Amino acid sequence: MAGTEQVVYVVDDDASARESLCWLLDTEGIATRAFDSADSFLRAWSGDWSGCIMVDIRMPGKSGLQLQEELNGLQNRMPVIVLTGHADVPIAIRAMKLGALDFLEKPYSDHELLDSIRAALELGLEIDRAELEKSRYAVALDALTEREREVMCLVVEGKTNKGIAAQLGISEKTVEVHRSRVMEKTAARSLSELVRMCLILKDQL
Amino acid sequence: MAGTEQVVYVVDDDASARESLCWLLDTEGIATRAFDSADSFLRAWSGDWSGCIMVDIRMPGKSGLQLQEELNGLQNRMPVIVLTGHADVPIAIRAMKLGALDFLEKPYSDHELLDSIRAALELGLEIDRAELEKSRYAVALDALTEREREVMCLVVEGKTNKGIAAQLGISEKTVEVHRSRVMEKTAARSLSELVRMCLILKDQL
DNA sequence: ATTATAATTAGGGAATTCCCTAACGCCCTA
DNA sequence: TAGGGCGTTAGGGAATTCCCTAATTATAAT
Repeated sequence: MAGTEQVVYVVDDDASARESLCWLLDTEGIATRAFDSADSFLRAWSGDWSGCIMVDIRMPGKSGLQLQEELNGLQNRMPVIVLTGHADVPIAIRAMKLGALDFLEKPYSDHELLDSIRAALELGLEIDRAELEKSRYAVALDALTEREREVMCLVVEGKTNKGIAAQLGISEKTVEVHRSRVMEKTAARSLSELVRMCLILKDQL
Repeated sequence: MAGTEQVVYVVDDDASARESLCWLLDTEGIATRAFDSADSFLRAWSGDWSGCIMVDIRMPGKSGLQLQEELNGLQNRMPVIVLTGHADVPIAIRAMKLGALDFLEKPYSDHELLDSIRAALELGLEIDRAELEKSRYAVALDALTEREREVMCLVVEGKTNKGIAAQLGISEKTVEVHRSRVMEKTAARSLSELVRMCLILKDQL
């Protein structure tokens, strides 16, 4: 996860391609980890990895595109760069529509490869930062009881304590208690911070 | 802008291709407007158009990719679908990186074309909705004086009136006045709505 | 059965916000 | 020179929020 070292994950069935790529990245001081198939990568894959993924399209077993599809279903956050020797337009388009950050045809120059990887790692950092913030908030929200969450939502919608009490059929005093618990548990130091928190997590609330 | 009818803008130098495409869309009840070059489209282009853009890559004068680049610089909000007869992978990748929603090679089936266009129009609607909201907020914020905007930002940061007064070196009463003017001018019915407004516009504040 | 957690209500007081009216000085424009 | 918009300050009162303590009930866990 964020804070962990970034790694370039290389998925390619061609050993020489893997090795030359890893060697290039090593000399640039970039950590690498290589896999000879989509499945071996998926078995090792963990949601808290940080970095980017370089994947070849043509591989025995699962193709690079299939790997992309599976990763998309796994909430993978690492940018994917697709590498290929023989590509046609439909495959390239599919790879891009599956969210590939870049698509490089062999032979590619070290320069464009490194440019692409650096961009991917930088993007990965940003994603990690956003994800870290999100998970912090999610943990905080997880500690809330149902009632507290309910009250929080109404507070964030701009309702007043009195209004919330009326809507929930409970006393205003009770609302006050829940509200203060919400602020305490979420560590939000102001209402605006709470609103921000809820907006960021609104899709998974 | 939003509320206006959606139109599919067809940019292609080939008259027969334009006509067949427009005819197909007409029979589907989709409004079209055709241009024979990127330049003629750009001259007519207006920021408040709604719909999507179908653009051929190979054209005399500006290419489809150049058109995409210019549109990106113009804050174009309409999704772009690229059509082409003879594409190679690098061009396809460039088009996708320039933000094309889809990339279709001729000959394409009416079915995939219509699917793509319907997706583009739907996406366009969502973008329009978001843009409408944004512009409403922007207008409201534009009506604020400097001081009011200043106070608003501090309010949104969660500062209390007393804190704001201290920070700005003015009286708490004055802060109250600015604050209420902010709520009045922005038509925000609650603090949380104001926070939401500022978050949506934070990049252009 | 005892403990723990959650939800509820209550009282009181300090701090804050909200809304009203009222006023003064400044700058710019008609 | 007479407005009009802007920033400023002020007083007062109602409403609200915030923070403290305290107690009751229900449900779940040990």
